[in-house]
Amino acid sequence: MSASFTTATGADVRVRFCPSPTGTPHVGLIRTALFNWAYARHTGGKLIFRIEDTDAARDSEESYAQIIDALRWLRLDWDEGVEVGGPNGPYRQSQRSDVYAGIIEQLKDRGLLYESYVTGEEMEARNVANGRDPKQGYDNFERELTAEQRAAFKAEGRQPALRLRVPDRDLSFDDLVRGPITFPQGSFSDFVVVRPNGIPLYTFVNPVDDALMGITHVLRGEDILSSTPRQIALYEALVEIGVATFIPRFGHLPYVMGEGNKKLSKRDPESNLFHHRANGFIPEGLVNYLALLGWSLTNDRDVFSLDEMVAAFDVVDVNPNPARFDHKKAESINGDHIRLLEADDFATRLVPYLTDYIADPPTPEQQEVLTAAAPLVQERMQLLGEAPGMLGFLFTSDDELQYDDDALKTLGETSGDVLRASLAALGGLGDWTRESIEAALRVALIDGLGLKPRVAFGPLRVAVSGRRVSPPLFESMEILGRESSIARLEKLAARS
RNA sequence: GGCCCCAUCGUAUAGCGGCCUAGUACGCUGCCCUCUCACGGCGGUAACACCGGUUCGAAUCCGGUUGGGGUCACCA
Repeated sequence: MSASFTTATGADVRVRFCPSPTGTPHVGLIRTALFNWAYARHTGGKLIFRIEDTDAARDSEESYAQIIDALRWLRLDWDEGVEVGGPNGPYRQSQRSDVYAGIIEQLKDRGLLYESYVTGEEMEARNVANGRDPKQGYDNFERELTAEQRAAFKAEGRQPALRLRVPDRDLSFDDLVRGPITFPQGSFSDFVVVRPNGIPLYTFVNPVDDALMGITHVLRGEDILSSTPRQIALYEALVEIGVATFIPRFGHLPYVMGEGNKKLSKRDPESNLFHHRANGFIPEGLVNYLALLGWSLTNDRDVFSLDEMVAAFDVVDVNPNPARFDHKKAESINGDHIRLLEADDFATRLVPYLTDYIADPPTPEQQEVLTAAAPLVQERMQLLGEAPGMLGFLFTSDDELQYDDDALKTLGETSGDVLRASLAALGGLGDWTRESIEAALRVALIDGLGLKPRVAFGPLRVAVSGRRVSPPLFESMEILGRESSIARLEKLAARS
C-alpha cells in the first residue's frame, strides 16, 4: 500500500459500528460497539452507526430493533447513523443502491472492475484441467477478455459478475492492535464484488460506505482480518477514482470465546446479551466486564465506570489474544457495580425482577417494604435475578409461605422450644424494632435456653423466610411487622 | 492444504531489556468478622508452551518448533 495516503487523528477520528441485523445481539458484537464508542469518545471523534442489511433473506427488523435496544440499554450513543440521521445518509445499506450503482460504473469505466462469466463448476473443471487443486479458486483468467468473447457469453444469455482487479504485489497494513501484517502476492485472487444481477456484495459495500462516510479507523472483529487486504485493494481503486482520499487504519479486536477453545457461538446462551440482562446484569456491570475482554484500565483495578474507560481507552492497548467469557468473573464485577448503586436506584432496578411478587410500578405498601428491604440485599447480590429468592418471602402472605426442603432439614429437637420461647419473649414487646427484637430474643434464647446464636436463630429464620439463608433476621422481622412475624412463628411452631 | 492471527497462574490481564525470587482480579482455599448467606479484612494455591539465538542481562527483541484459532463464497 502506498505510504502517501494520510490518515486523520485526534478529534478528526471517525469510527463506525456496522452490524448486520441478523439474530439477537451477541456479546462479541457489543464488545466491538463498546470499543468503537470508547475510542470515539476518548478522542473526541465521531461514532457512525450504519446497518448492513444487504442480505434480505437473513436480515430482520426485529433484530434491528434489538441492536438499538442493546446499545441504548448500555448507554452507548452515536453521532451519526440510523435513528439520528446525519450528512452521509442513508445509513442503511438497503437504501443505498443508487450510491453503489454510480461507483460501480466509475470503477468499471476505469477498468478496475472487470466482467467474469465463469461459473463455480466451470472454474473447478478449469482447475482440474490445469492440474490444480479443484478448490484452488479463481485464477484471474478473465482479466483480458475481448469484446468478442464477452459478446459471445452474452449471446448465450449469461450475465457477468464483476471482479476487482487486485494489485499484483504484496499487500500490507499496520494493524492498530497487532502491528504490521503482510499478505504476500497471490494470497488471494480477483474477487467478485457485484453479482450478475447487479447487486453488490458485502466485500464491496462495506469499504465503499466506510470511504463515503470518511471512516478513519476501522475497529472490528478478528474474523475479518484476512479480508482486509482485499478491502485495501478496493480502497486503492476508490482512491484512484476520487471516491476516497485516504485508506483508513485497521484494528482487529480479539475474539470472544466460550468454554473450551471455541468461539462463543450464536447458539450459546452466554453469547446472548439479553440473556444476561434477563439474569440481572446491570448495564454498568456488563459493559465493565465486556471492556475487560481484551483491555484493562490499570494493573490493579478492574471495576470502573464508562467515564473512566473513556478517559483511558486507546485501541493500541487492546490485547490481541482471544478472550474467554468467564461468567463467574462477569457476575463478580456486576455485584461490585450493584454495591455502587444509590439505595433508591437499586430498589427501583429490582422491580422488573420481582413481578411474580409485586406490581410494576409497586403499590405504596409494596414500595415501602421494597425500600426498607433493598439495602439488606444490595450487598449480597451479584445478579438482580436473585431478588425473588431473597425477597419473595416479604411479599408472600403468611398462609402461603412455603418452606424449602433444605430449610426444614436444619430444624432439630430444640426447634419447637426455640419457637415457643421466642413467641413468649416477643409477645409483650413494646417497640417492634430491629434492636428490641434482637435484644428480647437474645435474652430468651441465648441467655434463657443457653443456645449458641446460630442454633437459636436458625429455626426463626426458617419460620420467617421459609429458607435456610435469608436477609438478616431481625431486620426482616421488623419489616414484616409484629403481626406477620408472630403468625409465622406460630405457624412453624404448630408443626414442630 | 495455502495464507493470516495468537501464545504469562484454571480464567481475564499487568509487564513494552535490568524495578520480576513475575503484580492484580475472578475462581478455588485457610483464618477473622458474624443470626444464615453475603459484604469486608488478612493469608494460601497457581503461569512466562518448547528450542535456539541477540545481549553484560530476556517473560519482554529475533528465528524456528509445537499448540490453538481464523480465513480461503456470486454470506455478512
